[in-house]
Amino acid sequence: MKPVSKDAMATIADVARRAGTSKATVSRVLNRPDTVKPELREAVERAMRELAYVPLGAARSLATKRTRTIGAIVPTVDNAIFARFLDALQSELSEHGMLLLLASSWYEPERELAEVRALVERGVEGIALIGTSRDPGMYELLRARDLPCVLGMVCDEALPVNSVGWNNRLEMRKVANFMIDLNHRHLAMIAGITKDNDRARDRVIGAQEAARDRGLTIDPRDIVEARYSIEAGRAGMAQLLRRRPRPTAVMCGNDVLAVAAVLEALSQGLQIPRDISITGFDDLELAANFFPPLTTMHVHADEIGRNAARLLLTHRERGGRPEAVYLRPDLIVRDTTVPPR
Amino acid sequence: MKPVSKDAMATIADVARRAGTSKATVSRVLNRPDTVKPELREAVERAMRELAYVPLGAARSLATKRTRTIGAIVPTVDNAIFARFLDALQSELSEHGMLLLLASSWYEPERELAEVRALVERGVEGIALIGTSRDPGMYELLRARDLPCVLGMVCDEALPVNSVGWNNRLEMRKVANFMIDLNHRHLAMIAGITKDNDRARDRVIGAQEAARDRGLTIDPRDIVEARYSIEAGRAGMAQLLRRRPRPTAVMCGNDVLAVAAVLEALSQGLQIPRDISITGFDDLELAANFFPPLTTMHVHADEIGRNAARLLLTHRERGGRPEAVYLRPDLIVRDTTVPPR
DNA sequence: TTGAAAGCGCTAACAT
DNA sequence: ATGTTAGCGCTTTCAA
Repeated sequence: MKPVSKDAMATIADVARRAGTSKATVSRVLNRPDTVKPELREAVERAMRELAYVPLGAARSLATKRTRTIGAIVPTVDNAIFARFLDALQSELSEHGMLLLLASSWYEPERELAEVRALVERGVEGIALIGTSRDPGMYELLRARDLPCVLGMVCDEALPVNSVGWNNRLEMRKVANFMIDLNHRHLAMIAGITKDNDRARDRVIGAQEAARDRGLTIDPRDIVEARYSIEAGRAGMAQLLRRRPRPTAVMCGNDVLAVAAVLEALSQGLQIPRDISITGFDDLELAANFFPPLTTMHVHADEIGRNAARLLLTHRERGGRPEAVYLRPDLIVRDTTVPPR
Repeated sequence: MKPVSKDAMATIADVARRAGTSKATVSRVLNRPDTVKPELREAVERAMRELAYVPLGAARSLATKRTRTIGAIVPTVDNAIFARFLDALQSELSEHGMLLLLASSWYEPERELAEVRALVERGVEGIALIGTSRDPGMYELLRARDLPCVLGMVCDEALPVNSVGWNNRLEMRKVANFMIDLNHRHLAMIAGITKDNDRARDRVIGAQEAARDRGLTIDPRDIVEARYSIEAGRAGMAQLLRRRPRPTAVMCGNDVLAVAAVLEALSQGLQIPRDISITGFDDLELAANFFPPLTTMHVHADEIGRNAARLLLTHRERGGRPEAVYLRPDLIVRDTTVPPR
């Protein structure tokens, strides 16, 4: 089979001619094969094969007003939690014959908006985003186009769009309460960068609330922000370790930061959890298998991806009413948390 | 702005009417604004704004025969090295106004083929894949449609399509030679699953070749295969640690496995590198910041992503001749490798 | 610089 | 069960 010049590709008309039938019938064997008499259908299928015919998506979309495409924008693919979300989302969509158009926001709302526009122009039939940090005008834009939207990693009834995840503030309160129940009084935190990141911000607020409710306060100097990288996490931990007195418990914004905190502590000759307790968030595969295994909040990232797909695909049948699906994270207590000495 | 029923969306004709001009002119302000007299153009732009007009991608594609979309299929997004590749690929495409259609193969050639078909039907203008493990018929299929294709993480002039990466066999030889130079004689390996994975297989072969060239052999019992997960890697390491005599050097198929190997060794009370030397492959961010820091092969994953985009976008200008871009990995010697005791 | 009109390849009434 | 035909919304000659 020789390379075919783009504009010489077989069309439905070519197939029809070759099979000695009409375009309509060819279209039928493509879309509802059962409505075509077997022998004719086979003739058409043979013609398709011989011509290496592939229907043109654009023409199909134009005629049906469907693109069978969903868009997703994550802060970055290079974060295991978003990667799992995407894998699940894409798998689920694939099973429904939908394709995934992917973009990254790099934690910048303007960039996210630009990518959303690009996706809308390509006619995506739904959009998956992460969290809530964005201009609310975005929802208006999507509503104006009547586009289903789902936010992952958050859950809030008050949102004008679907959400699937949890309440970061509340879940982080649980983590902090756990530390306090363990008798820790000097709490510290390595948070993600809170600017333009609702999840990171809500986790800080949750920790502070829990502390306050128990008559404690977290010294602002005991809260450092770090990019979600091992390197930044280690630097943040190093900073906390310089504090005097030293915090006895460090709650991290996610597992990457927690792993970094442990590594930094170990490399400074400290023992974990003896010298300091550490928690993560997400429960990446590494957390369970780390040494020592990490106490962390398990979030059901793939469930979230699957639910996001489902919400997008069923949005209209559900009358366009946004749903808030709560997938309760579970605090997994492992070996990085003990009472302070 | 109230939700608009899908079929009530403004078209180019609506805009033309409202601006008191023709569809052709509206199309011009969309595509070559400079060819339209300023006042008319502004009138058109105002009309577009007032109608919240967004051009319909499908109609555009049908008329221009361009979708401005590239497809990519990776084994799984949930592997940091592919995630980085995708982030870079997508960023680069985005800068050229192209969108990324993403799918996963889950290391299954049949699944990859199915996804490629889906992508082709959507009219992608190019496809990025990982490695070479697939039915060569796939290349024929792409050639028949005259679709640019690039393979990431491999580099081979003999391939009928573009490739950007390195030669896994050769690079793994370097790793093995490094171990041998260190005086290790009892080499072992935790490889990725080699079935349907050329990179994993080539790395095993490379290690074996290097050993043979130096008068050594790697006992088959010293080569275990493991999924690219911490858990599987730890199990693989546990198995190697049961061998008597114990290997003094363990080369891992990637960093995930290497980190797992270190964790397993540590959890068994061994010291790394004193008791056993370990190498990884990829140089994930974790490798450099691990404790102890990991000796590994640094691969330029984001360079690969960017180059893949470039190769796809310039394929035709280059006359459709496949290019093999070699991005030499660098062996980064850190603290997990010392001479045997 | 602008407009009229002919497609692009497919689907979906509608008719047979 | 099959065929005819009129669009879908845009771009692109070609004329004016």
